[in-house]
Amino acid sequence: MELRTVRYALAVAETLHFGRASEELLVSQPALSRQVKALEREIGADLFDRTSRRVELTDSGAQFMPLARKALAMLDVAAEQAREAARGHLGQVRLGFVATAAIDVLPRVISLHRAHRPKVSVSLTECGTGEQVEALHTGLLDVGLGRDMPAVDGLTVRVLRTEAILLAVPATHRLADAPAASLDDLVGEALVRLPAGVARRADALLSQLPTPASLAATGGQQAHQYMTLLALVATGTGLALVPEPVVKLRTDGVRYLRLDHPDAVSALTVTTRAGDRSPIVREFLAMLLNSDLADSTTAT
Amino acid sequence: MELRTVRYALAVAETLHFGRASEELLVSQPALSRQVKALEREIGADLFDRTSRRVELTDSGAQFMPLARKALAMLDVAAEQAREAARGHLGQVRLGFVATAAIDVLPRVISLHRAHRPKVSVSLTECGTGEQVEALHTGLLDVGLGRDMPAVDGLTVRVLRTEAILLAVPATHRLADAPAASLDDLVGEALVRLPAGVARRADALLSQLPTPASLAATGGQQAHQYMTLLALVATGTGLALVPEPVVKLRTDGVRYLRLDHPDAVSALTVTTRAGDRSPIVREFLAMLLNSDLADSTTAT
DNA sequence: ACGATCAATGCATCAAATGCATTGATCGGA
DNA sequence: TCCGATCAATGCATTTGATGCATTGATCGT
Repeated sequence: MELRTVRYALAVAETLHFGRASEELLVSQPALSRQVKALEREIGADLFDRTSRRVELTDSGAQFMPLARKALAMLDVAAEQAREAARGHLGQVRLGFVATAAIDVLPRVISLHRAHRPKVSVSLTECGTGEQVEALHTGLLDVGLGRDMPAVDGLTVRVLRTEAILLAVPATHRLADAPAASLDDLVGEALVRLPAGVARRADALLSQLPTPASLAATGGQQAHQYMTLLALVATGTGLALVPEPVVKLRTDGVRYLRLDHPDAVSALTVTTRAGDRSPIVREFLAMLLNSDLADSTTAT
Repeated sequence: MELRTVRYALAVAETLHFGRASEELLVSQPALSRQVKALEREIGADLFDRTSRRVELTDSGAQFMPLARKALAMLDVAAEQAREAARGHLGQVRLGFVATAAIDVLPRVISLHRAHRPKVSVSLTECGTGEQVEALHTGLLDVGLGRDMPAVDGLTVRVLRTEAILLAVPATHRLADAPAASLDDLVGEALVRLPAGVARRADALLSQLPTPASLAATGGQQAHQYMTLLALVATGTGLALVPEPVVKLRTDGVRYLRLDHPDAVSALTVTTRAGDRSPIVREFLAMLLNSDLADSTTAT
């Protein structure tokens, strides 16, 4: 079965007149007659009851035409959606994000996106920065919103914005009312930390302490979420290094101090596959990096 | 857009390999490549992202393929339904019927039909025998179940069965307990009747009375439904001539007598368009006339 | 009975899809 | 880094099949 013949049959079904239908189709009447007959033979049922005087639909034709019309319309829709997808206006982006992005940036990203590309759906998966690497490679994710994503082969990393790393201290701590702190202030202090490798920049900062051993006493203190970490800080279990947006999570019993150190910054990174030509992803990326969420400096 | 090219694209989408897809399609690989490219150009969007090393769907392709698959499936269904309709197994019959058929025959017809051709729906319209003629001609009905349908040009009338015309009398009437009655018994009696032309055989019977004037006194007594007619009989307003199935409607206060007269019969007729080649209608008709509803004598 | 209308058919023509041979590009292995 | 293998794209000759023109055949109205 070919579309041309189906179109021919539909035209005849509408005019019930081979001559007029052939004019609309810009073919000759004999060509039309032959093609319609060929279609009927292929289907195995007559679609039209025709004398030289009148043409009408058979029961078969009455069953066939509505579905055929729908099928043609569906193909048009398919083509139209393909075009929309090519412009990045229709489809899906699978976005992985770290928990600290969920606090502040993610809701704004989603709302911006919905307004901008309502027909592109975003599937959201919380996903640590490290996990994003694999998920991007295997194709489970299209975009990773992470923190301090290192350069990885096959991936393109862009910095969306940089955020300060703050020192969270109990409200009762001697530093609680200081305007800022330095790394040296941490010596001898108990610290609560996330598992190694999750908060890379904080780990890096701590490794710059004069004596790593100064933290040994608290090596066992860990939490998996910032919520827990802050709770531990509030109870006086120790201090913690946290990225800026965490401030919005909880304040009771916790004070946040600026850290006077050039490395006390964390970059919110947007990662994609290097070879990804998907217009949807590119559009999404462009929107992100041009939004007011982004720093003015958007280098790799 | 042609179906062949769409099929080609779908095959490539499934194998993600032009070479293998071309084998499945029984065409050469260059032919396949060219047709797919032509389709992409026509749609206005690339469906595949291909290097000489790997083929994958673009966003456009991912949008296009599912719909295209559905459209093809829909055309297959359309063809299958056309075939089923051609065998009379799928579609619709529009059936008009007189009220007296609804009492007894119609429910049995419907239930027989549902068991026999579950995918053929029956649209039901109550419709006097006279009205059926026009409705059949204009194509509003396919089959008319009427009473004593006369021969009409362009219509085929078949007798489904013959039923007796009975005399309904009040239970208190002098004839109430008689085994039968004759036309002569009606002389001088009050009669209640349906509007002229509705019950043709009853009218014809009455016109055979020795003196038509003998009924003049009740000329104004009419009812539009047999239900009402029987109610009037029960109240003693008069006698009535009714076809056999009416007996099932109501018995309280009414007795039914056999009429000793050769014309005291009414034929339940099945009428169709003489030129109707619809297999659905023919199947329906065949089922009707071969069912146990039909008399053994089924002449025109 | 005749003329008009309209779908079907015969035959030559033309367009488009195909196949074969080849090129060009990418990737893996030495 | 180079070579060979793999695979899609391209050039060209060929074939398939859809088309147009002229005509026939059938039906309806006058």
